[in-house]
Amino acid sequence: MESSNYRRVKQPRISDIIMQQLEGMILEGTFKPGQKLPPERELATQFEVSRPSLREALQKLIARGLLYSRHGGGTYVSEQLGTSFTDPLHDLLSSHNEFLYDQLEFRDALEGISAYYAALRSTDADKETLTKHYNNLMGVYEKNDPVLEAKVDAEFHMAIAEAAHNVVLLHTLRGLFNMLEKSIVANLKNLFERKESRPLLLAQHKALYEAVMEGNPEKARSMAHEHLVFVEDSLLEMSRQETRVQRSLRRAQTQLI
Amino acid sequence: MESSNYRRVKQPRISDIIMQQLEGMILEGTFKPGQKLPPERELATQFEVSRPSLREALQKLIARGLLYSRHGGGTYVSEQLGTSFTDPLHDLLSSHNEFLYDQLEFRDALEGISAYYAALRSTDADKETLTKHYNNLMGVYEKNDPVLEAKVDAEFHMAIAEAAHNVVLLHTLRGLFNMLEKSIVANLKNLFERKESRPLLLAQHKALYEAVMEGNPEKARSMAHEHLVFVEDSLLEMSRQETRVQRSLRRAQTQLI
DNA sequence: AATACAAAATTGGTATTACCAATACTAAGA
DNA sequence: TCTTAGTATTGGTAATACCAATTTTGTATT
Repeated sequence: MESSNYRRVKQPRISDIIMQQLEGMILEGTFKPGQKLPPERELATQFEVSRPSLREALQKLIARGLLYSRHGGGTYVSEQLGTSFTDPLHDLLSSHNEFLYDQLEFRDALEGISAYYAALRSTDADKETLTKHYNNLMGVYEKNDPVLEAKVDAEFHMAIAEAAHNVVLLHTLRGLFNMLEKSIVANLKNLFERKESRPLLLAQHKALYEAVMEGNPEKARSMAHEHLVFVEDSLLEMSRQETRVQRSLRRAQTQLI
Repeated sequence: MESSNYRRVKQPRISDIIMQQLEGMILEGTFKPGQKLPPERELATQFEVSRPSLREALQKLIARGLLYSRHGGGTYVSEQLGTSFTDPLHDLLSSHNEFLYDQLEFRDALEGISAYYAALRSTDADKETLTKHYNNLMGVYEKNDPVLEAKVDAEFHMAIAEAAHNVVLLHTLRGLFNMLEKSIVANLKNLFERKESRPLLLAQHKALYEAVMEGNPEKARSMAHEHLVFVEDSLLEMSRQETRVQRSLRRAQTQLI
């Protein structure tokens, strides 16, 4: 009776509240892109609402492209939740390799910031998951599986980004990774990872990891920078060689015609 | 491999079909802006679907801003149609003011990088347009037009971003500005720009401008940082006051009941 | 032991029904 | 005529059942 006085102004729809909560969880990383959500019935009981109301919230998010669902399969968070996927420039950039250097430079800057704040703000839980990903990465170095290695490598860097506790930074970096994944870099990286440079990479990752763990922001930033500069240089060098190969191939082909 | 899935039957959700039908009727003029729609129960029988399904469709349209509803009053067609352009992530972040600080912090970092590279790489043409925008800004300081001032201010910062010659950075910063424009900051900024802090802002802009013009990247970065820290602090302080005001208003209202 | 196929469990999609809550409307009383 | 109480309308929420697509599991056959 008295508690009803609490908020007479405007009672929002419960489906909108749920939607906002889910939005927040997605932004914070509780539900990551590509991840499967709990079944509707479970979510409904978890939020203490009816399934129709929960569904209204889900449908809104689906309509806005944040989620998608397969009939008997489950509901998932959209994979490409990077920077605004409806944005034409985004597609453009990932298909135009002439902006590759811009992407790498930008990633360098962002990872520096990311490492800096991660060293400054990471909680014990953050450090735990970071350690997990780090050990994961060290483990894969033994095996000769470049694809898996690239995946684990990316996860390690994203774990640092999560520990930085800035959702805008996190999502931008995630989008950048997706962009880079689509470009030729992905292929080059696979070749590159197996070279004699691997001990160097290992040392760089180690230094970055330790700087974050011991909470040294300046060191973390410079370690990230050092690592990225090395990666960029190597990739760009390979890219140049690649274009050289393609050019010679083109020459050969034109002669065939 | 993914695209082949698209050709499968995959019968669409009934709520999506209804949504499209309603959308069409609105566009076609069967339901005009401001007009009241038939009650949900009636619409449901008319479309020969259940009310939950009909509601899912309505909620999606409400979420997209085409409709709005009053609890016992009915559902109406939105008066101002024509935008319909929605950028998921941006809407998301700009509607969640709890991530405002993340946005500002991120902008701080990006503008620092932007100023750094602008000082390093700006061509004569860049410097010319930058000077134009700078003079523009100085000119508007005289008049008391906060809206125009905010516009010119943003253009000045974007000119620096363009001079940095990194399209990814440029694009991200542009998106960030759009995001911030939508949030409460926009209103606060208008108030804020007319205060006694204006001489300080003027000096900061001047320092930033000069650092870029004389090609001093480190100084440019720190000037940008100094400026942004000041802006952030002021805005957040005003934001806190704003919430304080809202809180007291809520208290006053609850006592009225 | 491995594969293939069918049954069962899981999970999203739809429908029915009932009830609550806020608004609009109507009629009775001052 | 104005106010007010009551009623009807209408959107919001809930509970439940059943259908349909997918995934998992188990069994049988090779």
